[in-house]
Amino acid sequence: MGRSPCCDKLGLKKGPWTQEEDQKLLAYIEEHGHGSWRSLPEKAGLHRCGKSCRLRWTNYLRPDIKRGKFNLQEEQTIIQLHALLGNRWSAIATHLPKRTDNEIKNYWNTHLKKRLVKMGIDPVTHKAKHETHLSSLGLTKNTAILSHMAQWESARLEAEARLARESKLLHYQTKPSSHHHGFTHKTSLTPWTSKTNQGNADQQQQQLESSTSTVSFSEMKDLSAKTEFVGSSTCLSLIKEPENDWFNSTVHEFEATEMAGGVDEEGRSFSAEKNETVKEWSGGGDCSNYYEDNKNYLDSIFSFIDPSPPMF
DNA sequence: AATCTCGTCAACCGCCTTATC
DNA sequence: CGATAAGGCGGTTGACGAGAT
Repeated sequence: MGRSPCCDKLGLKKGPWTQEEDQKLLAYIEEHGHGSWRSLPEKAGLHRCGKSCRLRWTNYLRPDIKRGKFNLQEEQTIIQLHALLGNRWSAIATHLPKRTDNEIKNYWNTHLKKRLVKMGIDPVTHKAKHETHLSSLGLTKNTAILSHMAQWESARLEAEARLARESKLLHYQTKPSSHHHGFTHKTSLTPWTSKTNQGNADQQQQQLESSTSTVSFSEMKDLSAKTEFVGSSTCLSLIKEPENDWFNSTVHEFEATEMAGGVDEEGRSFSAEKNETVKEWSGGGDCSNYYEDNKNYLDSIFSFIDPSPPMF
């Protein structure tokens, strides 16, 4: 409870990291893993708080970080995911391997948000500001459907988190040196529920990603064009996996309930709060039918928020 | 050349959740 | 079961550089 007092200690350095500090941190983690961030600085010979070390590692020094400009695909993914998830940067980051939540957040705030504003789109709601004009194009309805999708995505992420927690109970090894150089994976977990996902083994990571998070939104777009789009395609892939019994039951809960509570009168989605997500889904039975009916929607929403060149 | 303005992004802050005792 | 520690997240800040004046 309460915030960590570690940074309040006097004599701890703040501000930009020097090369020497980076080297110390890297060397220590490569040899020992990070283990407890709290005790790491002292062991590594750094006059920093553990929090600062963790941040430096996760946002900068981690070996799997891709730096530099975001490509168009990444930009689109961010915009689309933001429309679905809002400012859940860590959740968005799980869909962009090698990008950190901090980097995505910065990029959103400095680039993408401004673009949307220029396009006349509210970057918070992803609604066009001139609703009357857009309603004639059917986009108000689309916004409502988008909200439903947001619920699906939130529910899916929640489910992933639960899967991770269960997996962790079975497989988690606390010994940091058992990981690859103490490397901390950011898994494809929802951030607001599973905040301690460190130490997942690579295999587990692959299982998670392969079963739940591998379908990109561009792929979803393709799916919507070519086949019946069935909500979160990743949710369906999980249904087919017999080992995910708990998830099957979760999905069946979805399917057994009604879709009444998805979107409020203004087209906003209800929040998918932790542990309430599934219960809040009380709407329209089979999600596949729902999305099948609206399979053209994705095309419109993707083209709606596509950063097409002339707009910039 | 000096100053100002603006954009970028690394890092910090404060709050929340989870784990542990 | 409550208190505390630790980790994680999102919001915000501020240093820095580039371009404009």
